[in-house]
Amino acid sequence: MPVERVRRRIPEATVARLPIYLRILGERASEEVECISSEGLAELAGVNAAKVRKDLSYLGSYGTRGVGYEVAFLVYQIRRELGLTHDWPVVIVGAGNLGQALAGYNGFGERGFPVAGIVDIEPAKVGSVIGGVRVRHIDDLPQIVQSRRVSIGVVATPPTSAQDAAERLVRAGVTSILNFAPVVLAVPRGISVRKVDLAVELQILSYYEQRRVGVGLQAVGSNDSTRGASA
Amino acid sequence: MPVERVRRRIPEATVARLPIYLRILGERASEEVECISSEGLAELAGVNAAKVRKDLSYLGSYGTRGVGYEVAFLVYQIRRELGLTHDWPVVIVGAGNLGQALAGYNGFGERGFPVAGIVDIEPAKVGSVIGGVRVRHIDDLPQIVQSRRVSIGVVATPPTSAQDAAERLVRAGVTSILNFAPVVLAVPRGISVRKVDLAVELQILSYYEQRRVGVGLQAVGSNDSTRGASA
DNA sequence: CATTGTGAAGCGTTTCACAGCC
DNA sequence: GGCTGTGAAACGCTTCACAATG
Repeated sequence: MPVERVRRRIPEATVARLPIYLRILGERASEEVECISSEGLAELAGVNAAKVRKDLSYLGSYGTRGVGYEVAFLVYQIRRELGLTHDWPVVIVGAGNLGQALAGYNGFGERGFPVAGIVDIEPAKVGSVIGGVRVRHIDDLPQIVQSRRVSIGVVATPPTSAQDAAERLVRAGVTSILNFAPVVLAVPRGISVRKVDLAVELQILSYYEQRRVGVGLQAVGSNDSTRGASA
Repeated sequence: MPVERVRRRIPEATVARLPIYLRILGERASEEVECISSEGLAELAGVNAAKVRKDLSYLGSYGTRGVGYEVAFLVYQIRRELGLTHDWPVVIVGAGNLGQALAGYNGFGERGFPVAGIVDIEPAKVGSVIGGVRVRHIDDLPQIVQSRRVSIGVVATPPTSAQDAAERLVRAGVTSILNFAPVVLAVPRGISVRKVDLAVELQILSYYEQRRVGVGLQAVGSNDSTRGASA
């Protein structure tokens, strides 16, 4: 009889780093590297080795003491933990500048997030083809979400339409949203939202840039990916 | 004689939220609202009121007990703290899909980050005009950075060129980088880097999406902007 | 008397340091 | 001997709770 799989709770901070490790491990794997130490992975990920070990320990004890981690196996485990064993089709709302760039960005599909559809409220935008996907009207959203079993939506509308876009996505059955509009979305409990706000990122840089005058600082914010060397 | 301004150290987490408050306050101001309570601001920002108060307290004691905060004054203080009293011209490296979308995105300039230039290594891309800016060759980077006093660079290249782009930016004199390439950049100490990685965001959503099966969860990751109501 | 400003408690994350193991 | 896995300490952020106050 199969052992009951106990779903470990993984800290948010760790969840946010697993994709980084995964990408690096994938690169290593394609260079035929079979084994990697926490130190090696940490170096490439721009974090410290203890953090890597603690992060990976939440997945289970998959390393070998005195040796390191088997790359291929770790890739498999991280993918499984992140739910990347199957594709997650996404639907993009907003076929403006950004929506088009996102739809045309192959990295999406390559990483397991094929664009199932892109919609816009503007009839003039409907019909054109971007990255192999035809722009459809936003009223078709429920149909796209249901037929393609989409659970992740991307909001790439102007700020004034973002809340409406989010509500339409939720009504259509989407349960996770990636929001590019500079707006705080109000969504029902149980819906996951992550946001990417370019202006916010620049303003954070501005803060550290401003402080720079006088004495240099070393690193910058949560988002940290700073590291010595180079240039 | 002027009092020596003591530069308070503001926690990173707070710095990351100030831009959100700023945007909301700006919206309120344009709706002629003159005063706002921590509760009101918290509601709109999707955080709790104690957090707003603590965040704002790092700027100084600018509220009025029993009343709230004067919107215009708070806008001024946050802008000053974030170094947004003047523009920060940015230079974009990479005139592909994303670079073009960024250059064509007016929100940049509107928020005080005018695009001083966009460069590409590909001679074929040089010369075309995007968002009113002509694409120039990457060799012109030092000249653009110096003449326009650029201190923030945006990396919008394919992953394989991102490290090179970062090094060129640093050599040209840029001290802050916003990185859109799915790569951990190695930069010298003292250079600020923030990254925006779409695939990572989607993979994080995938994790919570996967866990959803069975029992619903409420919120999602660091990036939190989840809130009750609507739909 | 509503609302700010803030010590102090609570909590999640990072880092240390070393026992455990190959 | 080298590297993992992990308790425990250190740290930073969030939240509480209430005194201070216009």
